[in-house]
Amino acid sequence: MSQPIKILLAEDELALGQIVKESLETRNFEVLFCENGEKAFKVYLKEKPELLVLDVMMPKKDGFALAQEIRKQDKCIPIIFLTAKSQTKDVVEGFEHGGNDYLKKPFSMEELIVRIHALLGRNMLKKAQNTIEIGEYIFDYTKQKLLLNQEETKLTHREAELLFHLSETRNEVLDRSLILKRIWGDDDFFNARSMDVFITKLRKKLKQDQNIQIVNVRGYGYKLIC
Amino acid sequence: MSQPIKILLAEDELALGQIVKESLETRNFEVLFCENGEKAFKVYLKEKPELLVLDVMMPKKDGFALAQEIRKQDKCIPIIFLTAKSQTKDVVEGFEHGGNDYLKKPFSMEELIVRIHALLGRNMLKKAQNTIEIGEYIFDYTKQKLLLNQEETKLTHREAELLFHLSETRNEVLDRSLILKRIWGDDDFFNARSMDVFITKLRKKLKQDQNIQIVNVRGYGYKLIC
DNA sequence: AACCAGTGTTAACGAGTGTTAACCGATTAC
DNA sequence: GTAATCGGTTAACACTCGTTAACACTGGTT
Repeated sequence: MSQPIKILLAEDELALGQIVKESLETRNFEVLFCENGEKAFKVYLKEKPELLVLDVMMPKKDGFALAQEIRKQDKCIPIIFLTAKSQTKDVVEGFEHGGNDYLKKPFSMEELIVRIHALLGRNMLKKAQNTIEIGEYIFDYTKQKLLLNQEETKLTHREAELLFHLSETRNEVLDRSLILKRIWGDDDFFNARSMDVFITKLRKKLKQDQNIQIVNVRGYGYKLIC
Repeated sequence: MSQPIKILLAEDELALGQIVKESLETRNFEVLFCENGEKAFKVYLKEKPELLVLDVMMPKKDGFALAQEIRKQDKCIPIIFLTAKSQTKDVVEGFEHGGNDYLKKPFSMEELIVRIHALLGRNMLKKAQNTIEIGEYIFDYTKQKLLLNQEETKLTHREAELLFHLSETRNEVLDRSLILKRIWGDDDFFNARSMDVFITKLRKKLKQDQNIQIVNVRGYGYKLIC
């Protein structure tokens, strides 16, 4: 497990900022929360975060000014602007390209997360968090957890092992006896039935994303599709 | 993109409904506006819209009942619920997953549009997968499914394998013994008869498009024409 | 020691899947 | 024309898998 991804959050409404910070932290991000643009710039220089979430309207230094300042240092860092409803799209337009995005307030955490994931890219996520994306879920093998939006589902050791093996051979058939030997140590009748029970359990825990399926291939094994 | 995206809007307050309808139409959506759940379901079946905006409180059939009915037909279609302020989040909670979202009244059109875009975007992405078109059907080999319009037919592993091989040599004769060796591993009398059974099964599952045919070439094999 | 929650195994029943058999019509060979 | 063969279809069957619940085991707590 390596370092979590650092996100710099600049937002002058403390209540909103706190909620966003906490939500992101449940997703294994490290959140640096600043209540104005000046502080945010200092923190940026010191901490070198990997993504910025900036409120446009802020005292001391607004989001755009801050973004321009930071762009001089780093041409690639992804920036997400938070804009008030009244601010039209045109205002933000000039900033839409080159790893930038924006969200109008009020926004759902869902939307923010989706955009963060999009900008960071899958590889980064995987590397930094030691997690595996399975459909809309994020599977943390070492923590034995499944994350979907705000919601966290615990997995038992056996469940996590099984899901790990399935996710490694995604969209391909994983041989029954191979799983049994790897996880249960032996391929006998009872272990086989036990595994079936765990397949059922995993299906239940993954059923909130309809696009994920654990498909049986009669006589051979299972494949995880998503 | 030629066709506008169809949105079904079910809302019993006519004044509100009209405003929403017009607003969405200015954004180039096609809006099917129904003033109660029963009508909405009929329109859904006939028009197959790509997204639903449902008021929760409605005469005849409320938004949740309607959603449940429609979910039986289509597991993926995004649904946005409109709830009165008094209805707490808990009420909607059970419906939050799987392409659902909700908006509290009063809401701004801005918010609705953002959510529509978010949900449509995700759905479109999911559709872009490695599938094979067979006539009017869409054949998903890894998911072992046939899609015709909204309707989904499950295939067994053998059925999917066989159809895959047939679709790869579309409009050409596929040799019997080749299929048998590839899928069954051996070309003997019993496997051959088993295959015939599967050809029958595939024909049944593909019969809704009259233009698709699995034709036998006596002594050689089969060809899929479409 | 008694209790408890969590985890994994076993049992039991039902549903799904693939094979085999049986019957029939169509085509081909003689 | 008759027999032989191939393929179409249906149903019976055996086997695998899905699911639920009861059970046993573990480690931690009081």
